[in-house]
Amino acid sequence: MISIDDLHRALGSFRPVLDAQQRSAVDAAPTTALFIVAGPGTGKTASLTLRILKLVLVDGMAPRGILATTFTKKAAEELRSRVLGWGFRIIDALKADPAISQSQKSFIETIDINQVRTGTIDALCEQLLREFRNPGTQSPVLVDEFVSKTLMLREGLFGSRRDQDPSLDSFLLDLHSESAKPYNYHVGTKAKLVKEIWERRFQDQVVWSQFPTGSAPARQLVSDAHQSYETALRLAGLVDFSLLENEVLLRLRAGQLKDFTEELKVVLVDEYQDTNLMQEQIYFQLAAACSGSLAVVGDDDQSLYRFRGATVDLFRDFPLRYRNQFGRSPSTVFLTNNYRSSQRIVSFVNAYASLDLTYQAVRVASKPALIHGPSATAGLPVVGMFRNTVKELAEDLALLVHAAFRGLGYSIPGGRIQANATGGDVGDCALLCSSPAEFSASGKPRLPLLLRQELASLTPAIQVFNPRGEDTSTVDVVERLGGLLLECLDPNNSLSTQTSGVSQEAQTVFANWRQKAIDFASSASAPPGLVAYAQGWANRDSGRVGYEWPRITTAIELVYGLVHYLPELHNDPEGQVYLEVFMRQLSACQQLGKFEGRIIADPANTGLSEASIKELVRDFLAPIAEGVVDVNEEMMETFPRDRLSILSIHQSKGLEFPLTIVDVGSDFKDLRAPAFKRMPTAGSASHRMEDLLRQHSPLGVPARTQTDRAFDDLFRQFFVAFSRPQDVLLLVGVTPTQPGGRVPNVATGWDRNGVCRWANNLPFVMI
DNA sequence: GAACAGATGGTTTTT
DNA sequence: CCATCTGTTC
Repeated sequence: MISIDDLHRALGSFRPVLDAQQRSAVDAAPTTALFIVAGPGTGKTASLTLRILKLVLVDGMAPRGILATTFTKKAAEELRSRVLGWGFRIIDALKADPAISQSQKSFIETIDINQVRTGTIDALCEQLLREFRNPGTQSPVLVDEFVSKTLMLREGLFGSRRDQDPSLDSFLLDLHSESAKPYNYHVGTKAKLVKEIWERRFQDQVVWSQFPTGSAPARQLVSDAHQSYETALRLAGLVDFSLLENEVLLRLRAGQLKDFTEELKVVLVDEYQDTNLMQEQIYFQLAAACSGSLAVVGDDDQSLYRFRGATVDLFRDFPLRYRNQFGRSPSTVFLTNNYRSSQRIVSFVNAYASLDLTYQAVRVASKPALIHGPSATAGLPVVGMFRNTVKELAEDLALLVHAAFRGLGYSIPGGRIQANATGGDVGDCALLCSSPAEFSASGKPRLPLLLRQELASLTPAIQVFNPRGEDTSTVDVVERLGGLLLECLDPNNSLSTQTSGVSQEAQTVFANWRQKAIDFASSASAPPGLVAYAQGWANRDSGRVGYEWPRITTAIELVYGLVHYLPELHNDPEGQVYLEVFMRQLSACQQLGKFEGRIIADPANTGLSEASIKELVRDFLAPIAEGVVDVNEEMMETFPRDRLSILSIHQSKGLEFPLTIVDVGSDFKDLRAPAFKRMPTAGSASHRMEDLLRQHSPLGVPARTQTDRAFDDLFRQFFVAFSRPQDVLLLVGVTPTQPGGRVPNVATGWDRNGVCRWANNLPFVMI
């Protein structure tokens, strides 16, 4: 083992050493419980990483006794690569350090940093059930979101035609919208709501027997729907996220994961502000196995996942809750030195956090403000760009980005926005929005689309990177592959139009796909052999005398057969992402259907043959056409350097960009714009859901009103957005929603009492 | 400037 | 379904 000073010296060999606050988190004794409240840019991951390495190198803890979890896959990857990256560099530095003795060096030689367990809590639970399963049992398969949604619809709602029950209908409608407005309320919405109640049952650890069903027929139906859904999952050997975590919690409580817990020495949890009660209980169980060695890191101001059951109170009240469980208090460490942003941005962010008086009550008690780092520059002023229409906004924004990254810079009062001469590119710029979707629900173009078009029209053109916002179904390769699949499976277009449960929207997309595929196959650049291959499939004709077309083939064979003619699907990184969309949905279809992705060609039983095709149309292709299947971001390379990234504020959590553009209101041209996104008049579905279920949970009824919680959530969202930039923060929107404008908006300085605090005291310069 | 008719736009985030 | 906006008419 080495000394703590050796460790910090080794870190100093390749990056700045940690500050005093960070060191107090890192250096604490291994069994100390820690409550680390870390504002944005304060080196949260750095401290966590070095603490892990300290436990291994200084305290001699076995790497596999260390468990570090985070909330998102992205953060988990980030933590893992940091632990490995720093670990190897520190080990190298120590080996080269003459002050380290030979016996210490041979100790270091034995360390395998790779054995530290890192990952999301769901990944950990899945791993635990697989690695430590009871002899003779199968570990359950975690279902994909689409599969669980479809099962809730089919088993939960269509089963016993619960979807048609008027009492269930009105019960769910009350949850769906504030004054029971039926807008956008259909059977899919009902399934979603019933599933949300199901998830909250576990997340909030609801005592279901206390949920009053007897006198309330609608509640009984919800309960029945859950039962049918659960049965369907169990029969197929599947679990969803809630069942998975719950199963692990039950096994921990029953002492059935001893093989794992006996090895466990310390638990570290990142993003703890997004934890729910079930997860807290898992962590407490794990910590109990290692004498309470639990360190949690988070920031109450950055809790964004209430809709997924996150309860920020668990973080805020952690010292108390830990004490009640373990009989001692954790040490609280505040990380307040921001190493990300310029001085002006840090003061803007501080001012924003304290803008609304009522918000202060939900923050961690006596939380200090952020302090800019010792080498932070004053920086450029925060900038606001507001235009009369979204179109004008997109034009001017495109010109700004173009001037900053492809021209001579863009002048603003008090400075100039100019790409960093040493390797800056458009990838240093991101547009953060509440949603990156290119079209509104009613099909109107939104800022992400208009900006993409404006940037493309400039010279040289600038591309955007918006994998979540673009419509998957209109991507060239998706159209070709989708169309070819349809033409091969159902050449006469007779089955796909008759398949029940396929929306009109999907039918339109199908027609378009087919046309694109035909055009492609008949074009001069069509790959040789494609037409013959497709016709062989269409006619179910092997093309060889004496060889019959097999009675059973699989959709996978067909997809791979076609991919051969569309090489971009496996050669090109972006193509691979779209091929994965098809493969993932095909596997969902296999889990859901009777035919499990098989294609029957039986002349004696055309009914069966047709049914096998219809299943593929409904569960494999229609969801892709409807845009229900999202691309998998894990497959994406990191943000391309030469494109402007467009992402949701949620996705931006934990990231930083030299130039950050925050869309504070490109959708809000008048008072009809949705209030829940700018100035809530009531709670939304997740707040109503909390009130419905938490009264039967150990959490109890939330202390604040639904409307207050809706405001709190919005302030947190913009707090996250405003704290992403390193050098320049640019707020954009349409004129009516600028500070003091006609459309009130918490992102432009209104507090929840309807007073715009920025109206006469603009904290940014207008351009 | 009031009164009326017709148009408009409407839940986001994800393991 | 319904609140709000826009345009027209007096």
